[in-house]
Amino acid sequence: MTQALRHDSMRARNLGVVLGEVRKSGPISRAALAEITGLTKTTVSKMVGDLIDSGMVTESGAVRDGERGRPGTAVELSGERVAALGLEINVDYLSACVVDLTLRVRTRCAQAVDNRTASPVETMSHLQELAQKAVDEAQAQGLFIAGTTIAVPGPVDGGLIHAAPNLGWHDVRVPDLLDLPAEVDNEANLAALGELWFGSAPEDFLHVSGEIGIGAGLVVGGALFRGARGLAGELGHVVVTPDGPACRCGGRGCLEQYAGQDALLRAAGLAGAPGGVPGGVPELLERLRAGEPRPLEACERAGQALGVALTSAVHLMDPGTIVLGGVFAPLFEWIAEPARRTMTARLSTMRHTVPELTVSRLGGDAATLGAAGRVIHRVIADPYLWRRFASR
Amino acid sequence: MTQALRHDSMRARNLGVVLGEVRKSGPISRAALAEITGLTKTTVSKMVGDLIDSGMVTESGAVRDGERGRPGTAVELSGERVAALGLEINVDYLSACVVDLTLRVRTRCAQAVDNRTASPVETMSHLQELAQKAVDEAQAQGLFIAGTTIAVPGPVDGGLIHAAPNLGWHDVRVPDLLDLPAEVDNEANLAALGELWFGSAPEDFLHVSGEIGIGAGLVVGGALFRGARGLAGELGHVVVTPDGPACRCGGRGCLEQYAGQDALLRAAGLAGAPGGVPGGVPELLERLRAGEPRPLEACERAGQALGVALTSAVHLMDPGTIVLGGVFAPLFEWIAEPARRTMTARLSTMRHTVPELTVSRLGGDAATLGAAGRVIHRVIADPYLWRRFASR
DNA sequence: CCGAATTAATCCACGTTATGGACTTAATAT
DNA sequence: ATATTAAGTCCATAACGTGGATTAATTCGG
Repeated sequence: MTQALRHDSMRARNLGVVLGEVRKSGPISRAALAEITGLTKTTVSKMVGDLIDSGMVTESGAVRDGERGRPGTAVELSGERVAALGLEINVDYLSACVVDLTLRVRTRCAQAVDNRTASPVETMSHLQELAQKAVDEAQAQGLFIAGTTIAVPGPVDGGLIHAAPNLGWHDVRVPDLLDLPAEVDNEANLAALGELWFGSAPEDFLHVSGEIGIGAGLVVGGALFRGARGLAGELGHVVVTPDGPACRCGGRGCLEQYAGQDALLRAAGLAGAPGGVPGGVPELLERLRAGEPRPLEACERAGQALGVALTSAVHLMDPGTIVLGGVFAPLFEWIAEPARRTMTARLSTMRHTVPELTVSRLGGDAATLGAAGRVIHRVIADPYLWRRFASR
Repeated sequence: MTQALRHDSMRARNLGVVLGEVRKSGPISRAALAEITGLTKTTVSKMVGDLIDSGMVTESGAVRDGERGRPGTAVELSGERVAALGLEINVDYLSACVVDLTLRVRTRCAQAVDNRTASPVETMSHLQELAQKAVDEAQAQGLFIAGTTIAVPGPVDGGLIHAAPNLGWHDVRVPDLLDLPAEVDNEANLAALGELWFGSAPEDFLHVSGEIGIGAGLVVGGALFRGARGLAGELGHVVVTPDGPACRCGGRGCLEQYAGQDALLRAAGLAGAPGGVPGGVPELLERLRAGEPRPLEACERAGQALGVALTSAVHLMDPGTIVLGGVFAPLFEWIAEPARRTMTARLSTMRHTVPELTVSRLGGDAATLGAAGRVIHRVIADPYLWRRFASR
């Protein structure tokens, strides 16, 4: 239910509105902010003053909006004080990054670890080291870490990972294993948000994360759609052929059995081992470029299967556009065309526009960036909460 | 973007919060309202006074919350003043209803019209008559009609019906053909909302409307999910078998080809004609009850296909529960079991709870009721807007 | 080169809204 | 009958945004 407002919550919201507008409209004068938000110049001035005091905003030169008259002093987000830590646990690596309020990446580090063989405790201890390194570097730059988010490959329910089949984790309460207050979210969700904030994607899109599994994150009106229990977006298990090959999810003919990384490599005649040998995808790319028929055929079929699953997804969720990320990003050239063809054949009669298929520009970094970005966006939405911590 | 708040909008929101709580928590004292909303008793008292003045709330007897002390005077929604008109255009009938602020149905009328053979203008002129009758009756009861919504079978984009294949309508701007300010929305969407508000469904569910076509409306946290362009929920065209029979949507093997009303009747050996002969479903019910093997087999197959499509829907949208409405309501007994079996087999490994399948308790009335309910819920969310019109 | 016009930002008195403690009212318990 | 408890109202106060006046910094026209 919507919460009742009091004077302080009104102020908090308005502060968020003003800061959000500063973020959106770049360097902008107080007068223009007043115009856009509908608040008076007086109110905006006071708020901008507070935001400057708390180190979230700085003045930067002058702007001339009209032709005549006194020019305004522009204000913009300051990246010098508030920052966020994004962490990612994936099947074969860990990564961390620190992002400032302007969404500039200030620190970034990664480490190859096989988390399938390591225990959750071991993995988390590696992650702790990586996080500490990133935090130290950030503090050396004078940054204050407002919060941390961890991306994990699997459905998350309030910090608890009930089952992450690709990691082999069961009932792990991730934040408890880290010496840092942190929140946890699904890798596919955060990758979608990463694409939204760092990849200049539109306001409405479906981001497809092709990894060992295939996940998807739907963004509508700039907000992530999570479903009733936060488990939405499991594109990998959408039914492509009801009596197709058995899937580890218990179903048959799921998309993952046609376009998942393992299935794709196997169909291409590479790496029969589950999980794929290291270098599987680079090898596949090489053979595709060399024009070998079997890999080409494998991509064609995977693309068609993806097209079928996306057709169902479009009918059900009506995304604006579709962004292919993860391993589908390097494979875009070979996968997108058959997928697009399949979708167009099946959708064009009912809709006058079939969602466009585009490539992710972030690839594998999307989730880590999204994790940090989520914290930043929360601070911007409610700067009142953070003003004490951020101020010098 | 979220809007900046001023004193008046703060008051408007709080008034809505209080009224919403009155709706939700039935007869309730001012003190309890203050407790729940977090506002002070003073503020709540003033607001309740305003709401009583505008005829939206009445005092009703006393309530004793604790054991000792002065009992509170209960306030609850008043159904005596504010009401809403819901209209529905469907393939073979028109209907109208007037609902008051307490969601009690005050007037209800319907008319059988074959809208496939009638032109949009003819249909709308019939609807105008029906609406006028309902409005007159409501005014005779002293009710004030706060607004009108029209339910139509087909995707709607801001009042414009681009193409409603089941009606044979193209580019019809529905509100322009009615002598009444009204909004238009998709029948499947409004049926889902009707189920939410009138059928005591939970806060999260997917409502499946089995008519000639199969639509679905997803409700998450009490709000309808519409997708980027408002076209979400086309369950009927989710792919069940990629190389199945051709569908009028241009695809192949869509759910509608297995579980749509026409396909179902045909498979049961009834009514080869598209659209079904009148009495098709009652006849089918009779034969099912008689235990005829071919209709039973048809329902079994339709249920399995529905289960496959719902499996994809659950993976993508993660609904809490699933409500079967429209023709699936009377057929529930024969369709639900195979659908449930199929879903459980495919979903239970990945999720520890498979969404429950339940019957709609409203059947065909859901959309008309939802149309009226939408207006009521808007008034309750923002009573400030309506206080002048409603007040004595 | 200087005054008029124009726009930005700040200042200050004011109106609106919610607050919180005091007070009144109405019930139960002792 | 008196104390206790809780509901509802009253009133002075605080928080916040408003809007007009003022000051500041430009450009334009003569």
